[in-house]
Amino acid sequence: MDRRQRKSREAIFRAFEELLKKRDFANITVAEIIDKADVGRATFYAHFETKEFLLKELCEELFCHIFDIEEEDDHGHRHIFDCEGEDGVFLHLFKHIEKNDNNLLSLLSSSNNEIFLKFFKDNLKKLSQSQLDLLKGKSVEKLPEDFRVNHIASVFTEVLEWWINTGLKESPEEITEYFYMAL
Amino acid sequence: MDRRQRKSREAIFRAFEELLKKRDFANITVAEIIDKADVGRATFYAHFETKEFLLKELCEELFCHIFDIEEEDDHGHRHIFDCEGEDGVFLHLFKHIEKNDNNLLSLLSSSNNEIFLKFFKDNLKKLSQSQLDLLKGKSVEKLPEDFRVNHIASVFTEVLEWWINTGLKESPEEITEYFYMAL
DNA sequence: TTGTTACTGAACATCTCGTTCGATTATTAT
DNA sequence: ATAATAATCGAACGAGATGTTCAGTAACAA
Repeated sequence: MDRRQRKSREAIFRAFEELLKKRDFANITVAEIIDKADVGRATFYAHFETKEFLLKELCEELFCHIFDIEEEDDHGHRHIFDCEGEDGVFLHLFKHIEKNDNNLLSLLSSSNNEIFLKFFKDNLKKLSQSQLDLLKGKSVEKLPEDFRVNHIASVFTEVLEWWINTGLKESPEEITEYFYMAL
Repeated sequence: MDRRQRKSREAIFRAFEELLKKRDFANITVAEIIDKADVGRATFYAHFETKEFLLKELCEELFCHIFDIEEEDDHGHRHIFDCEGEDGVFLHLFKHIEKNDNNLLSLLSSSNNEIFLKFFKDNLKKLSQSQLDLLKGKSVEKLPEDFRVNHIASVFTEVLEWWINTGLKESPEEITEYFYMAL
């Protein structure tokens, strides 16, 4: 990809993120984005069909980094699903978020949190599939599998939202414990 | 209130509801609403500041009916909180929804379901406060009260969403049981 | 260097919004 | 019934945002 393309694309993404932290998506105009990104109007539309597509691509970029690849270095990829630590995947997620990796915390704390929480939850469902063991011994264990998968993703999202809204008062370890207790 | 006012207001509400069943809120224009409602543009703006306020008022009307008053007749009001039946309030809600009272099921099934689910959840929190006993004996019982209140409302909303998305295959009694098991 | 590709910046037609105003119609009070 | 009041109509308007176009300029890759 042409360096110019990369730079424009990144500039638009970063400008858009900054705006999303402070303003409602619905009220953000293309004019503001290109102004902050310092690119021409035609350039914006050369990269993204509309504001909505830009949002979609931003989300994909964001959650691709969070969910698909934990860390990327010369030695290869470590997939989050392979998380070998005794801690489990969910603690890992809470930690990532607390550190504001990829600006995720900022976005989840903004007035646009619903948009990102929804995207988050959708991505979590794939992960939840592999974590059904967490429901062993709970009454919900008897319910249909798609219900259980949805349940894990929902409770995680709900706990995450509560954690953020109440000001991240608990440590990642504590909030993970809350999550397990709420399941 | 002037009969003309009532008629215009109702016409706008009903037209808006019909549109909300089929189209995304963001894409619905004022022109379409007044066209379907058959009222003048100026009339619309005499009643509602913007499309967003119309939505807000529609939601309030909707959930006022659902949550505040169960049935309204000459003999007085029965408040949903006073629901004395052995069944409990939540079964009651599921039944209401299944019957599509106040068009709620249609709206919760549309592409705008997020909007209404959010509003639903917010209203549920007030109700959940009085239903904390449901968590007796569960591990979540030890967690902070605002967490528990939020938990009940969240799980209900999540189960409701799942129920609707999977085509209302369970009876209200069954889905209530699911809800209790998921708590 | 040369050909290609991307960006610029301004102009544009189009759409939607929210407001205004004079004329008309329905409601209410006398 | 009549007069005063209030709501609606319909058309028009300016403002602001959208997405497109195009000729000129700059960056890239061969």
